[in-house]
Amino acid sequence: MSDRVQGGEDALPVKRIDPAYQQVANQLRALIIDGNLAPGDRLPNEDKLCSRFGVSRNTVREALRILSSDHLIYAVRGAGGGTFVTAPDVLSIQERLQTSLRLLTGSNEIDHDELFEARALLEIPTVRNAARHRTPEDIDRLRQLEARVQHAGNTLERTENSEDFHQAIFEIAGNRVLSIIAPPVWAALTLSWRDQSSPHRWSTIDHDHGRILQCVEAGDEDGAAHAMMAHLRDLHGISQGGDQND
Amino acid sequence: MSDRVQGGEDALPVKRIDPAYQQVANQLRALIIDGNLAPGDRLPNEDKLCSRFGVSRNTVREALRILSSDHLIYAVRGAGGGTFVTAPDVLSIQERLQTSLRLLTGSNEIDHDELFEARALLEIPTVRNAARHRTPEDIDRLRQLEARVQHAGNTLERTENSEDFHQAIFEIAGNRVLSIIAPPVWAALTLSWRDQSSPHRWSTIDHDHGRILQCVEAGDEDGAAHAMMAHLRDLHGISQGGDQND
DNA sequence: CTGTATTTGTCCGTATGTATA
DNA sequence: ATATACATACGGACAAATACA
Repeated sequence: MSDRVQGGEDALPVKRIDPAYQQVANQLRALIIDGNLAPGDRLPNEDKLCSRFGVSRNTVREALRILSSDHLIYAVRGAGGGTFVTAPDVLSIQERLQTSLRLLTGSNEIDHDELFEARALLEIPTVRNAARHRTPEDIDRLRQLEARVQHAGNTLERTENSEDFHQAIFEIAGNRVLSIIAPPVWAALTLSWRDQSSPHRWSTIDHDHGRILQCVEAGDEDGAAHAMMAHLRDLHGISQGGDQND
Repeated sequence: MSDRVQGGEDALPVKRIDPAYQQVANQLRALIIDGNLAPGDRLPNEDKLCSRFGVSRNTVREALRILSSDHLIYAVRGAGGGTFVTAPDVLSIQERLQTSLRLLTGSNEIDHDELFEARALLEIPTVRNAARHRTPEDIDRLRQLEARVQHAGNTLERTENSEDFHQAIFEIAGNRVLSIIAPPVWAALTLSWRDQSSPHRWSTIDHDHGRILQCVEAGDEDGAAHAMMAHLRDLHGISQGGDQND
């Protein structure tokens, strides 16, 4: 997918030569993604990979580093150890997306407004679904998280707990794709907003959380949506969200 | 973020020892993400990194492979070459997100309905914004893309051109965050839907595209939203989208 | 055009740490 | 406790690519 030929004027239909370690990594990656190697499967040990591919141990190891950095494999030392295919895990996916968005904001390829709009777009329909799907247990959980935000000692804790509150709403809404995508957007947003320098007025935020919880508990979709929109504006210092359809 | 201590029962506050190559990679990664090393900057050559970190060249190289797999650096051989910090590029970010979502669908951690809902959530407000922001040039572009879909020779080409049509709508709407996130969701969706086996009825799709274009040109947000919703249902074989608020 | 210096790419051999049997 | 299997780490060497005088 990434190795399409550059469409220049006199582009010959050839691919640029990849280093050996890259080719080894590509082949193994394809095996994993296509399912020929399933999660938990063990790869041949490094010596065998050397002879199979006809490269040195060093080259094989560099290829394995690429795959382990992609969280496709992990290594276990010792007898009976080896290199295994990992089950895909959500946390590492989020971390990588977060890193990417962070770099894009750093180089001004995406800006604050786009991130805010994206967050609102993800979070407002989600809180509607949460208001529709909530169970009494869900409400209990939200109440506990709300309390933890209020009783947190310092700003860092409050921020983390607040993110847990929002994450819980995603989980209640029940869409795991959105649950995965949203937190990296938040993280990039808080980064792009450090020049704002407005110290959080936590009383406002606590009030917002309370109102959101109230609407979700009551099953009031419209109310929850408005409460969430107001909360996001409070969080990110937007006075008028001109483009938002709430 | 990933190196929090596991909260077991008798967990001592210690971190598991990372391999040397991992520590080197972590340090260099932090330097890049925090901006101490900006895109285009050149890292010290491998020998210098060896002496700085006090490890062998092999270890340094494995660390560099990790970072290059994250698309944070790239290597150039020869005199005046070296290892450089890359400018973040959107395509590689999308590819990685796509791989992740693909693996998650493959292991049934996310399902078709969640992907469909996510796509609708991203694409319906987007087409509204496109209907609001469109210029005459935008309409020309959409018309050309629509024609390319219709005149494509085979299914593969039609599919690719159709994705270009949708991508153009995102670009007209003007939110680059959403433009980045949406295509990987599409890709995972088409994968999770291969059992559907319904050969695309392209006439329906052409008709949908035409209606969307018409509404966007007229600036009819509601019409565009409904047309998009109907189109997505046609594409992914959903008869009743119970949870969607269109 | 030719050599020379610089830098990554590749390979080999060996030693060490770690976990299983 | 000993042997075995495996990843990890080291050091040295040469090859290949590129820039520059």
